Amino acid sequence: MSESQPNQQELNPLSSREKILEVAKSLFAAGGYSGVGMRQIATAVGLSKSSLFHHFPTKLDLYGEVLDRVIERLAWGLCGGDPQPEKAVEELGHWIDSLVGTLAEDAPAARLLLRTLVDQEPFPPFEIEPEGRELMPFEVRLELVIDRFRTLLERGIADGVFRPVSIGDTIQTAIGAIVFHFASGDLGEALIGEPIFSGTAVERRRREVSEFVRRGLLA
Amino acid sequence: MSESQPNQQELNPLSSREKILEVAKSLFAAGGYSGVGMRQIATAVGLSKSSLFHHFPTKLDLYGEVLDRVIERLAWGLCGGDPQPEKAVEELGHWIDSLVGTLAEDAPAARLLLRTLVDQEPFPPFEIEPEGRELMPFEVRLELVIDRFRTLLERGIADGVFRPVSIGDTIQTAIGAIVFHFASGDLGEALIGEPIFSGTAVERRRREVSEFVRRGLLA
DNA sequence: GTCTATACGATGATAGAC
DNA sequence: GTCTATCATCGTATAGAC
Repeated sequence: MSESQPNQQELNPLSSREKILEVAKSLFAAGGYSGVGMRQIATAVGLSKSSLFHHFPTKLDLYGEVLDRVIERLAWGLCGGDPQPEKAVEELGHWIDSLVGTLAEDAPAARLLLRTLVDQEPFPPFEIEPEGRELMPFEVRLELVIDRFRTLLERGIADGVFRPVSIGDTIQTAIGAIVFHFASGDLGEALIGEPIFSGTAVERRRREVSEFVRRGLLA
Repeated sequence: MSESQPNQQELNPLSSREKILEVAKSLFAAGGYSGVGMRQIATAVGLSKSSLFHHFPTKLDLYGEVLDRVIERLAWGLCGGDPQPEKAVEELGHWIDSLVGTLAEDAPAARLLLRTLVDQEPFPPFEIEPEGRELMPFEVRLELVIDRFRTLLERGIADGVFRPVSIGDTIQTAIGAIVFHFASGDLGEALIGEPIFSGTAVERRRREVSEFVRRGLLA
């Protein structure tokens, strides 16, 4: 209250910072880190290049924050509640619903996430021995999410409701099965015959991938 | 025979062209199209930048040929034989084995393929209405592969051995489940505890993903 | 906070010698 | 086929006026 502009966000519907982050997210999702220039982002958001550098000192800072917000939102949906000791098969259902829902609400998210997991650039992801290097915030969040999913699988297997699958391979399979679709853009649209982010397509996707993973995992 | 150098390839173990394509494949797989420069490729292959442009007039030509070779190899393994009217569940097994085998033999392939399906750059993939634009060779091959897989699913459903799944969604699920793992690099290694391209990891992957997809699909 | 102007390396690409 | 030299453009980033 003692500051001059404590609640500026409430006046401006979208601050410059927010606008930049939103535009940069879409562009980075489409073109990747090296495929998008600061000039391009500035033009798209209606600012000069230098104004961009005023809000984010380097391109890496901007990209990192874009990424962090996306991962944070995903992690919040997936790990928000306590790990209830309910039946593993139900918790699996909630997991998939949450992941599909979050990815469907934010179109660039899946592409950004897939890039983060696959690309060597700009952050070589998940060094086995991260000695020396400090983990990025989004890497910590990702590890948390993955650990929680691993626990879910282990518990399900121990309880006998899931097959004795390879945990690591199953996590990989699930990530690919769920995330790729929402990152596939025009290919996905060509395959399912309608925009992948339309209401009917999202609802069908949720049903299809839930049932597929459930059957693939059940004992 | 009347030409001066008809079989030059047999003398040189690897022609400059081949060396360039091999090096460019690895670099593009790691950094994407815009993440890798012609100078970088030239240095890595031991040539000058201009010599690169002698073999490939533009960067897009080089990238296109790299991509084409990868997709061709995948398509050859998947569609090489005739579509035998054997039982759909067996054909599905052969499909997955072939895809896993080919991706495992050529480490950069999965990353390149995933980029092709996801990236908007440099080729906006699979326009719904490709009017005006001519399809790239690799796009034609990809369509062929996908059509063949679609037919396999349709036949299996008609015969009652597969559940009545959504064809498009299931293709998406299968692509993601199979391809992502071999494109995940250090993340995958961290998850499964050994290099993803090691013999034991590949064999386990083949078993795991085969069983997962089979169970997900069976009636 | 936003702008113009600037710096400077790297980019894709070309011309021409050997 | 390979090279050096050169080009215009774009890349990220900075300085300073308003």
